[in-house]
Parts: sequence; structure tokens; C-alpha cells
Amino acid sequence: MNDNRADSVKNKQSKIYLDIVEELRLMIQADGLLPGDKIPSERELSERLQVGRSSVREALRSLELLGLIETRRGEGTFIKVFQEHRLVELLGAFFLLDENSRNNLSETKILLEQACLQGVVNKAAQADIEDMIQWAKTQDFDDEAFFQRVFQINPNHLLERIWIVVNSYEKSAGGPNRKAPKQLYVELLHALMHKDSDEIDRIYSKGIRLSDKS
Amino acid sequence: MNDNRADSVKNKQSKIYLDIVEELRLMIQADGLLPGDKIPSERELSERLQVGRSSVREALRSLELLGLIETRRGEGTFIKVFQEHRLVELLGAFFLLDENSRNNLSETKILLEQACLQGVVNKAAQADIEDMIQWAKTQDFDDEAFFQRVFQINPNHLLERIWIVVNSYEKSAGGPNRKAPKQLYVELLHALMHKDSDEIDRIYSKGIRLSDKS
DNA sequence: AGAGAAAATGTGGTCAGACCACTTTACTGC
DNA sequence: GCAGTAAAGTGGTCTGACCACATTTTCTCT
Repeated sequence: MNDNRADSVKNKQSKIYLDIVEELRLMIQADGLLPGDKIPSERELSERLQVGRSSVREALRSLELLGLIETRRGEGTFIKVFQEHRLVELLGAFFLLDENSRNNLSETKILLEQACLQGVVNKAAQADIEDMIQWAKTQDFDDEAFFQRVFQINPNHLLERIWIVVNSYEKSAGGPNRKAPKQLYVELLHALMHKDSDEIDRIYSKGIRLSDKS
Repeated sequence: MNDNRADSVKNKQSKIYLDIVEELRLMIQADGLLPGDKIPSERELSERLQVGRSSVREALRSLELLGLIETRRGEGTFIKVFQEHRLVELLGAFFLLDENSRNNLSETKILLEQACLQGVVNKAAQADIEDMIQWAKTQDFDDEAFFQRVFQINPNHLLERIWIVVNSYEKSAGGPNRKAPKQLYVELLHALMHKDSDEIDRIYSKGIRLSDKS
């Protein structure tokens, strides 16, 4: 058996499908593939990586359940825009989080949101904030939708992605359903526009986060 | 959603492996299985659900990647403690193929560290801090090892997990090699013990994070 | 030549069976 | 009783075969 896979040489330590997940990650990274792009077919991957098609499928199905890729019968497999997937809800359905984890989730989420708000103050485009004020005035939204947008206008999208995960987890764990008066959100946006950090912190901590105590 | 295929009568609407995931969920719930418990073997599931073993494996491998189950060759498949999930790690690995996110690594890391320090002030056991002071005085360590320990004594281990990912990726992305005089770290620990938030922030931001500018 | 139909091709979806590697259990001979 | 070995059970992987669906190519009839 000449397992000539440049990097992992006969690495029986880990399971093949995990290797493939990693290979795919590298491949996507190397080729600069973006959401919507097509990745090689199962058969081609199987041949290229010198593994059975079933192993390739185990890897792809895993990534699909994770929401990272999407497969369309007869067409192919495509990279998916990462968004909130029902998967995380599934997690909640599987196992309940213990009290401690739940608190961690809540705390971490708040922390990310506070950091995001500061980030917006320091680095977001003023125009984005103004747009969001218009949006807030005309649209209906809940707490989640609000912060989703706030994270979008923060240039640090890594933070956004972490928040998405944590937020999903918290929801699936049956976290508190936060919802403050719309007015507060609008005030928060104005404070953001005026770069009034203290006011932002006050509205967020004392106002929006008031109702639920963790 | 008309996701009603429990009966599975020629219902080609959804993929088999997703059905199996759902079946497993119900099975676990019905039998009241807990972490550590063993679930039926692949072959038994295959027969019981009247599906191919490869489909069963696709489902199991997906759940395994999610960290919901654990498989041990020759033994079987077991339900895993939810705490050990690695969703954050996984998603993190794929997030970072996004070029833009890479630039946010340093910023996010600092943010996590600051948050961790505040968390230690508010919630860590005093004894842990004292232990760490002893450790710091007698051992040799670098910046990474120091914060690794700080995160460990912070009760919020979710934060730790996130940091681990961000940190490792920053390293692999060739981030700055931070290293402050040992004395500063010791001072930081003392400030932690005295719960002097301002001092902590000062030492961290102006001292330890002095050299590198982001 | 053009439009529509039919066939070929490509791709994911699923299954069955065959081995392998490893662990647990049962059995056997002393 | 005990050690050593055989058998059974279980996950890990591969191969090959179909099916279902979508796209592309080819063919046929006007």
C-alpha cells in the first residue's frame, strides 16, 4: 500500500473521514473558494485523495450537518454561507446543557455584544450606523435581529461568527428571551453614532440587559 | 415544516442519514440514555431501521464530528458529555478560510484576554490566583502559557475554548510574538488578587500589550 | 437550420458485501 | 483455578452496483 498522500502518510491514528475534513479545509483555503463555489465531486475526491467514496461521504455528510456545505443531487456539493443552521437547535434537542454551561453561554454572549458595540464605536463606518438607524425606525425586529445587524457593521467579522455560534447555542439551551422596548435600541444606535461609550454601556447593561439576570 | 417522515414509507424527501439522526435522538430520549451510555451497534441500527449500514455511519460520523457521540473501535459507540463538544473549534477552523477574519485575530484575542481577566477578578477562586502566583514565581513561562493558565482559573470555560482556537490560529498566521518582562505578569497577578480592575487593565494594555500595535 | 425529443453524462443517495483491526467474551487444556 | 487461545462482536474502510435527478450533448423530424 503506497499511501502517497504528501502530508499524512499512512496516518492510521485518526480516522480517514477526519483527514478528509482537514484536506477539504486546506483545499478550500488554498483555492480560495468562497460560499456558493462548487467543490470537487465525491468520486473525484475519492480518487484524488486515494480513499473510498464512502469515507469521502462521511466527511461531506458531517460538514453538511454542520451547515458548512450544501449538496444538491444531480448537481454537486457547494460551500454554504455560514448562517444560523438548525443544527444547533438539534444539539439542544440532544442534550440539555448543565447550569454551568448555560451561564457561560449567557455571559460570553453579553461579553461579545459589549465588545462588538465598542468595536462599532471605534471602527464602523458612520454611514452604516445611519443606515441601521433608518432600518430600526422602519422595521420590526427582535433582540437577536438587532445584534445580528450590529455585528454585521462591525468590521471584526470573526467576532460576528463567534457570536453566531454562541447565540445559537444559547437559544438551543433555552436561554432567556431578551426583548427590550424598541426605543432603547434606537437610543443605543444614536449613542453609537455619537461615539458615546459610557452611554452605550449604560443603555446596554442597565437597559437592554436589565430584565434578565443571570 | 412537514418534516414528518417517522414512518419512512418511500419518503424520499429527506436524506436517510438525517432521518437516522432524528431516530437516534428519539431513541436516546425514549430510553433515557445518558452520557457514557452505549448506543446500538451500527449493524443493529442498520437492521432495526431497515437502512444500509453506510447510511447509519453517515449519521453517526456526523454526530461524532459534532462531539455528541464517541466511537471506540472494537467496543462501540457511546454518548458523550456535551461539555466536550467541539463545535466552536470546528467552525473556527472553517471560518478562518475567510481572508477578512484573519485580520481580526489579534483584536479578538486581546478582547478575550481582557474579558478573561475581568472574569477572574469577579469569579475566580482566590486560592487559584495564589497558586498561580506561586507558579509564576517558580516556573518559567511565556506569554501564551501565562494566559493559558489564566483562562483555566476563570470559571467560564467556554471563553477558554474560544481563546484556544483564536490563539492557535493567530500563531499559525504568524502573529506577533508577545513577551513582556516576567515582573509584569507577576504584578498582573497581584492586581488580580487585589481585584484592582483599573490596575489590571493598565498593566495589560500598557504593559504586556505594549510592544505590539494592532 | 431550428426546435424539440431522446440519449448520454455527471453527480449525489443508498445499499450490500467483503475485509481489516481491535476489544471483549467464551472456551479449552493444563 | 488460570493462562492461553479461539470466537464473536464492533467500528473502519473499500469496492461495486444501482437509483434519482440535473445538465449537456446528440439525434430526429419538420
